[in-house]
Amino acid sequence: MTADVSTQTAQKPLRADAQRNYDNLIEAAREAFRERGAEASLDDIAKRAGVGPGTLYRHFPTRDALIDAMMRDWAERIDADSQAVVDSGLPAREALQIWFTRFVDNIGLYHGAAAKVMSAMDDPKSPIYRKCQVLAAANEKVVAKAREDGALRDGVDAREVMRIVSGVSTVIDQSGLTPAQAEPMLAIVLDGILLPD
Amino acid sequence: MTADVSTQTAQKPLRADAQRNYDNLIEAAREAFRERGAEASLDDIAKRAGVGPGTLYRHFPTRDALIDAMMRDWAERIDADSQAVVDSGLPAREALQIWFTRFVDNIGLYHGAAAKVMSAMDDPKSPIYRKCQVLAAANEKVVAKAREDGALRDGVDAREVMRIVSGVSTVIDQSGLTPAQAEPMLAIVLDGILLPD
DNA sequence: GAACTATACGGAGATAGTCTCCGTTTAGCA
DNA sequence: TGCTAAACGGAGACTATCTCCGTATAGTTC
Repeated sequence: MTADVSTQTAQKPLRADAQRNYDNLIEAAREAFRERGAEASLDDIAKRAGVGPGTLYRHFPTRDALIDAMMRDWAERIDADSQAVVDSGLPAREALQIWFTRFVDNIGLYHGAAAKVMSAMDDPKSPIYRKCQVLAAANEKVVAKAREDGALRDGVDAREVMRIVSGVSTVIDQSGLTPAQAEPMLAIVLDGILLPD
Repeated sequence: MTADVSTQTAQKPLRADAQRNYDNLIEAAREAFRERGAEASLDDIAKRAGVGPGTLYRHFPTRDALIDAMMRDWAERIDADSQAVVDSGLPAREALQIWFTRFVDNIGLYHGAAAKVMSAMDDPKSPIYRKCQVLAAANEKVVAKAREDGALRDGVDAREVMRIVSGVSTVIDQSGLTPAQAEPMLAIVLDGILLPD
């Protein structure tokens, strides 16, 4: 009766052992990435999951494919967060402020993820590209709302807003700062896109 | 009579062959990083320079040490650029705009450098840390000038400005955009730190 | 210009990570 | 119980990092 969210999505169903290994691999990857960052050894992840490297590479041909799978629920959370903000009816500044903060929090969940997301942003070949599109759509939604409210400066483009907030996320991630320390930078972005007064 | 800028700085002088190899290594590194980005193989750089890997590692114990040496003139250029902007007597917005653009250009000279600079920013152990301090000082100078001109919003901190512009640089570098494409993001930063009107 | 020595060289090889190939195992089915 | 498509796993090829130490030589001294 409980929904098995962490399970591989639809497609042709996997054999029971394959599904088990798939799930174990993702779990092991979560651990490894949390401990060691995005450069964690893939063979080591296989070992943690109790499978051979061959099995890992069959399921996930590249590091990015694994990261992509690991972030399956991530995209859903992003989407939910953006919707919540839009539905909140808060004034533009507060709404955007919350959205940006959530953006940085979410993207900072996995060390090194911010950089991955950024390079995937303009690269349709990357497995993470889809996730970026979800992120872009969510961001677009929130920005559009602010625009409807007449709160945005002329010429502010949602795509650029997304880029710069990703940049802030990367700074946080790479300099080893806490997500809370993004606040002053996000304040600059807010002032930069909102109309004065 | 010509100043040998590219030569190792003072310290105990190197033996002639050592100095030659040192210079060749840096030149080879420039080429390799330009072609292959910051992940270029170090052994390959040694090969290009016509020396063994041992020689490379004796001169530059880590990848960062090599990058640091490669960027020797970089810090000087940064400093010169900031001084030129301060001396130009341009209004704050134009001055900052030029400075930010130069910042992104300079930091984008070597693929992958933006990320390196960012992780070194808060890490005194990194060889690149000093360069970051030069960069920070240069930035501080330009921002301080704008503040004297009464052009800045309250609470704008030079350190945060530097961080966010580094973030923009990283976006450009990692997404494979051209430095010119930083302009919309820099516009946001400008509006975010300057007083309205 | 020969001899000496501190300085520097270079490359073989230890270590470690990525990724593949293919012989072996097993889940699911009849 | 037997069959077969699906999946496993680990040996090993490949590549990159980094070290160790026997060899070579720049610079000096007489």
